[in-house]
Amino acid sequence: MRKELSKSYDPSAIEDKIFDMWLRGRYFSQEPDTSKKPFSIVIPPPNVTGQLHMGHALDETMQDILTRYKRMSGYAALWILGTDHAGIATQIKVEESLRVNEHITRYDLGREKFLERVWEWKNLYGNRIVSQLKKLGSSCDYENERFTMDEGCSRAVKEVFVNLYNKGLIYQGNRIINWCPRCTTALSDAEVEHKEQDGFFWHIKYPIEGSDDFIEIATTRPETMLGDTAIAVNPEDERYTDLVGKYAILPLVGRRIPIIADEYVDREFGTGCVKITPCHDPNDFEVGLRHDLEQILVMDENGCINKNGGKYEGQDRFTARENIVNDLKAEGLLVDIRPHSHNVGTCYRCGTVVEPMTSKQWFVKMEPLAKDAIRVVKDGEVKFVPDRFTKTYINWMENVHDWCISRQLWWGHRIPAYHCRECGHVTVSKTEVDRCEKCGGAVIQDPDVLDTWFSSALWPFSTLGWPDKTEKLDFFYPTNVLVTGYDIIFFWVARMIFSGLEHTGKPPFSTVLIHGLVRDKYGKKMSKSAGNGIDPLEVIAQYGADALRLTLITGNAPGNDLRFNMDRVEASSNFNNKLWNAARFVLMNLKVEECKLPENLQLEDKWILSKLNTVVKEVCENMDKFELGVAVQKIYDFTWDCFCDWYIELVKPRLYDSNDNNETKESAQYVLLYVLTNILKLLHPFMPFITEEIFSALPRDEEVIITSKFPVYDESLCFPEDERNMQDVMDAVGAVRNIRAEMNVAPSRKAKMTILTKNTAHYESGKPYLQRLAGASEITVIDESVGYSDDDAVNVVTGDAKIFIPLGDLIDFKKELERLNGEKTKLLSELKRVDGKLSNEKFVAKAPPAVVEEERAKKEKYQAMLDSVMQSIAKIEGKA
RNA sequence: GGGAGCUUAGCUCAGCUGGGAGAGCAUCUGCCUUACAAGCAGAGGGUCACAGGUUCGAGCCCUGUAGCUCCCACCA
Repeated sequence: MRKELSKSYDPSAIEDKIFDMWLRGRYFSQEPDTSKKPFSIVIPPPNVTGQLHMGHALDETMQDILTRYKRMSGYAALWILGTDHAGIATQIKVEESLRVNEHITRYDLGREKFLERVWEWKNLYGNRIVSQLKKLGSSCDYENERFTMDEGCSRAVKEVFVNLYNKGLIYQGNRIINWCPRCTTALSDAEVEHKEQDGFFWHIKYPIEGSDDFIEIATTRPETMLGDTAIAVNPEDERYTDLVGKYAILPLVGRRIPIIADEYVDREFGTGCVKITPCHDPNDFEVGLRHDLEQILVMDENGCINKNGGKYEGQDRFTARENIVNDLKAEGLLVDIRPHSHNVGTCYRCGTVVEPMTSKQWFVKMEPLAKDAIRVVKDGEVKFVPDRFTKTYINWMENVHDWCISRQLWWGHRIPAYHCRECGHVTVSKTEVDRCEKCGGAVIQDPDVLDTWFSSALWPFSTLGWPDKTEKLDFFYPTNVLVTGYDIIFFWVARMIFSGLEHTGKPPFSTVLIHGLVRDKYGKKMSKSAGNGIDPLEVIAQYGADALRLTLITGNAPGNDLRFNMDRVEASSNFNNKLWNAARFVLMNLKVEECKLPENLQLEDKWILSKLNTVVKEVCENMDKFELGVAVQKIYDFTWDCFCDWYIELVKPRLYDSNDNNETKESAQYVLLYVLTNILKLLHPFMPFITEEIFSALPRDEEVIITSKFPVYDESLCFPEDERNMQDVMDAVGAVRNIRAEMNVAPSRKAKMTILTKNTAHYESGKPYLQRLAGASEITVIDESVGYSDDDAVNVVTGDAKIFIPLGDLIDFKKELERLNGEKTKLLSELKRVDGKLSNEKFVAKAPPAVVEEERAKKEKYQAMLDSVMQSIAKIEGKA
């Protein structure tokens, strides 16, 4: 029983139903299947407490398109789904909820109880994002959903930590790190966002010991002076040579600090003298090591001055800054205040200004890992699309510092290191231990957790079962494509690459497909705080997931940012409607029960099949190049322009023939069904719902479109000659339409036409098109060799015909003259251009013969058209 | 300081290896033609940022300039 399509397309009525059907059919799950080639993608795991935003929508749509395309192309296609525990982000959320609802902090609950609460939170909200993915139509493997803190992933984390530790690639050290006083944790360099801020340069005089002189320094963070342990000048700087080796007295503190010489100091910048605060500046830290300077930490974990800051103890760093500046002023030591705009590091999660300070943390030694990670990209084992991101990646990797991986949080993978209470030895172990491996003393587990990105870095193999040697890992790893935004190349992509190489010996994927950011219609980044975000779920509710997906993919090249404008959703939605109605039309006229090609193909049949064939080829080529936007544009144009605007109109005379025995009536139905079916398949990866729905209403030999066979280019369906002939007829229709429109000839007013051509056959058979599409009444087709002329008719020359339209059928002679003169000007300039080329000896000699030949043909054509225009002008002028 | 990208129609953007400038939206004209007015037919609109160069031929390749974005970076 064939389904009927409702009069208008209502996505909300069908999308959930279809998604359920897919789930029930288990089309998304994919076990290893050695009869097929593997294709796998891991989803960039969304934050478990997050909500779907436009960035996700773009990212997931691209992955879904690739997955569906490969699934239809005969691959064992697996799109691995999962969520990320998102250490800081989630912990902040839960803490915030505790604060607002219960007025307590995590410390009130204690570690264990707090973690229980986070798990509760995770269980409550963890499914939200996954159900939102379903709304988009994402065909991931929902049956095997993973979580970065599930048992398997946790096992992988411990395995990796222990491996790296044993190889000496993870170490603990007291070094300068980025500290977020709001999140009270260390951050990696990647987690610090630098923002240009207006600040000041405070010029301060430090008295020189044993003299009345001063040495002047300039700083943007005066509060750090409490931790100064030296002043440095450049060794080449004659201005200060005398001072090197002497001591200065640190104002407000009274500490005696040496004046030293170090290459690091830039003579030209500021006063040429730098205060050295080893504990609160990465450069100063290095200088401090070189000169064996004392390290004085002056801030605590909340960004307040600690006991080393004397009378400023307990003051917030910015309050202390103010007070110190005032105190210096009072003592006459503040020489100058200059406005100065500089980059300030901020926490990527909460935006708080980050404090560089020394702290004992765990680090991953990057240099040995980076080497291979650079090599595989340089060698092309891992390709970035578009290619320009290769440079971004390599540049970062070549300059990467050691990765600070410990976080002073509770939510996350606890570091599997156990400190001995007796001898201080650190035991690192995959399994829990309670005794020191060295002295047998009692141990306590390191309180810190790992950076969230530490577990994300293992995602492509931890989700496939690693460290176990599973069948799944064996079949699907390495994965094929990783799709993500350029904003997390450093956080994630880079770390996955070196982790994959180090732990599995293989890069985790061969292609990194990069997309840009989704911006609002003014070009601003969509964000919650700016309130300019458009909720993808609302768009889906209003226009359907297919329209949203189409909007996100159309007209966007890989790596480029995308402006999201509701007008474009409207356009996508219109395309849905167009497709729906085309399908309705086909169904209304369909008597045949089978999707196959008929024997007796007419000119227009061959034309549309040949066009379709070309589109299939172009779509596959572009899909394989990850040019999804180009691919879908080709299908869109073919569907709307070729299929709807031409083919359907061309076959109407055949379909409406009252003689049911007419063979071409039936063959038209077959071709309509065949082309529509192929359009649906081509479109399915992009617009899965509407295509599945329409497909289910058609006579078909495959049950569902999601697992149907993707169209392939077929040499036997190439009809270049018929394509050209049909194009000629279409041009004739166009030319006549143009004249009629310009003349304001009422559509109801039909005109006689005489067509002079050497291809009488296809005009003879094309009569119905001209009648229907070009407003012709009677049509006479005459062979060119016979000849024809009519003084009472204008004529228009198209590709292979000269069409005469009686003057009497035109209304406005004056207008027609204007039009003809316009044509004349245009043709003359075209001819001039072509002549110029052809009379250029070098062009004729050096350009490829085909190009030259093309130009010659054009010249001939333009000349004929010009002659015709001139004749028509003469005739009309003769009449007037 | 280093690197990347962008500059094409009124707006938002495509334009793949160099061979007569495209789409969507907007505008104008005419159409309720029995799939679709969420539509059909037709039209207007561009020194492809600027200046050089390579080439028979440049939106595309090279050099430089300007404006706008973004990323990275330890000049306090």
